[in-house]
Amino acid sequence: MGREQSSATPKGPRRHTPPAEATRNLRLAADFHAAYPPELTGDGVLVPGPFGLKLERYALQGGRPPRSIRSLMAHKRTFEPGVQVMQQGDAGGVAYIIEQGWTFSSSVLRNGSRQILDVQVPGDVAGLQSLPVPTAANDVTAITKVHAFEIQLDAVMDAISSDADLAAFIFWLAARQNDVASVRIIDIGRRTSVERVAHFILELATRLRLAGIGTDSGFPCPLTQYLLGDALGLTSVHVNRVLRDLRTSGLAHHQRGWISLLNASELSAVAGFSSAYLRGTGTGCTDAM
Amino acid sequence: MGREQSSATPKGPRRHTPPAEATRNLRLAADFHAAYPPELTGDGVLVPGPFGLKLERYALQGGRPPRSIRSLMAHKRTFEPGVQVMQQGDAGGVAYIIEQGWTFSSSVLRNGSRQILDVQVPGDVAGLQSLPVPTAANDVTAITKVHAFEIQLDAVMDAISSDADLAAFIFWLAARQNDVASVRIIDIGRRTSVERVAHFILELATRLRLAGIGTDSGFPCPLTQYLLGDALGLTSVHVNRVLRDLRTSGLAHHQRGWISLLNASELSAVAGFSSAYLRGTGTGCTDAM
DNA sequence: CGACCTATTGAATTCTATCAATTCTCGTGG
DNA sequence: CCACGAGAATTGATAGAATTCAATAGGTCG
Repeated sequence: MGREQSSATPKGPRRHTPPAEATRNLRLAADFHAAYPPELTGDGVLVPGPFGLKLERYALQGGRPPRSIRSLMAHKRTFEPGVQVMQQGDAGGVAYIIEQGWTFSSSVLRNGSRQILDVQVPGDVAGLQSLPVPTAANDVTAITKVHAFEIQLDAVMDAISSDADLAAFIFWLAARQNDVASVRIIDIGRRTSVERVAHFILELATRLRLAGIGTDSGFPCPLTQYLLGDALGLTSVHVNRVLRDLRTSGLAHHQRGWISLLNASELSAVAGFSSAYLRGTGTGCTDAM
Repeated sequence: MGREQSSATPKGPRRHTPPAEATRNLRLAADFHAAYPPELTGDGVLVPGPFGLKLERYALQGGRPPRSIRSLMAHKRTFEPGVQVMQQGDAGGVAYIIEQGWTFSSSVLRNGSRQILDVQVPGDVAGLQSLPVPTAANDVTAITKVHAFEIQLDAVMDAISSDADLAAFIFWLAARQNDVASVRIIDIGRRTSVERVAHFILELATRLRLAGIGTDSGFPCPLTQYLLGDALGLTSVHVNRVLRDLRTSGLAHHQRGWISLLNASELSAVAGFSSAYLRGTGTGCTDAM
């Protein structure tokens, strides 16, 4: 019966038609980011804050930190929760270094379903792939209140022409981002829903730790079950199911904008998680063989 | 019943356990690429062949073609079908500009299932995200016999230091690749199997046309149904069904390494396909709203 | 009067249940 | 490697109740 349905001309949206979800209001506390300290400046680093930590990590891995990066971080902007930072089709040539708060990049399909491509946490760059093109490739939306540095393509090109280290760093950033996208493809393509959610939780935990946020036992997470579903190619209902399973089996707990890692090692085992791909240092973008 | 099964500690691989698929031999003709002409050099461009066409397109979109690119394309290599060009965990710092033939990048999970992250056709760069890191992030395998230029990180860094245009071009390449990855995430996350296959076929058709390969009515495609499944997060069995549906509804036909576009406009409608994301020029990475 | 705490209320989110169907698994043959 | 069929199961669609949250109004105490 089901086979017959998979005709080449689907009679109607058989899969995912949540037109309301895509436009649902985000009602998260405007000062969500108050949950963690804004300034985590290392000593003697080029840039303060979570992006500075990323730069530091890059340097520790043998990259030469670009001296001109500071000059790019001049124009600070703030976005309220739910605001479209960037929209598909907008003029490109812009990106944002997230300093505080969370954003996500996404695309909406004809039938109204939405796919979240990536989530940006402090220290991440939103819209990096829209920087070198005339029109933005996808939407970027603020989940919480967001503080970010606006980066203009012109300025980047100017800086690159006299600072090859900056070019190398941006290339590294883009490659890291591609690793994250690769893992998302693997998640959605070849992992069960439980593995997928578990893996995503651990990815977030690791990325936030690298930004100086959260502890071994948990981290702040403003993602609703709707957003989690849209990020993982699941429905919010199924995310709810999976989250309940993780909770009852004592692995993780999602509650009021906070994810508790109750049993991180078991969770990693379930997810087949290895943090290597996030550090840009290890054995690849999936679990070790 | 199904609900109870989705426990946090799956009793066994409930989904996708094709250990044989990952290591299945590729039996494609070694001279597959003979199907299309090797040399498609434009006049007066910096570089001959499909990669030159990509460079040309970059220039047409306002990018300044890097003069130093030619010096990077010195070391030509050949790979036989099925050969691992690059393996997860290998030393990084290398990438390949594909001149002839097809490759794919992939990752293998614990349970033996494999996810293909992207397919590289002539003019594409394989392993770009492994170039700026010490260890390769994923596997790259030759599908057909492949001729490629081996690019070393050292040479790239040297060239960048005196040619900012090259840095900008590489950044553009990485961003384009990210767009393709984004579309794959959308495919697998939010499209039905039919939409997914149809979209992938059209993506391949467009990418190949941009490389000077194929016509409006079809293109060479050495991907087996196993490979298609691994690329699209489906099983080969299901790909077979979908392909049959597309065939019987007169939209596309896959046969002996060749895909015929029987009704491209209807196929595009089914897939919700827009080629904008591949040209780096348009309105984004999904269908227009 | 102002600061602070306590109901109230409406909306957004979470949670649960039931049914449907897309997709997977297994098996067999070409 | 392709093709096809039968049965199983993960996941989606839909609907409704329970819960949490944010904002507001009202009341108490200093």
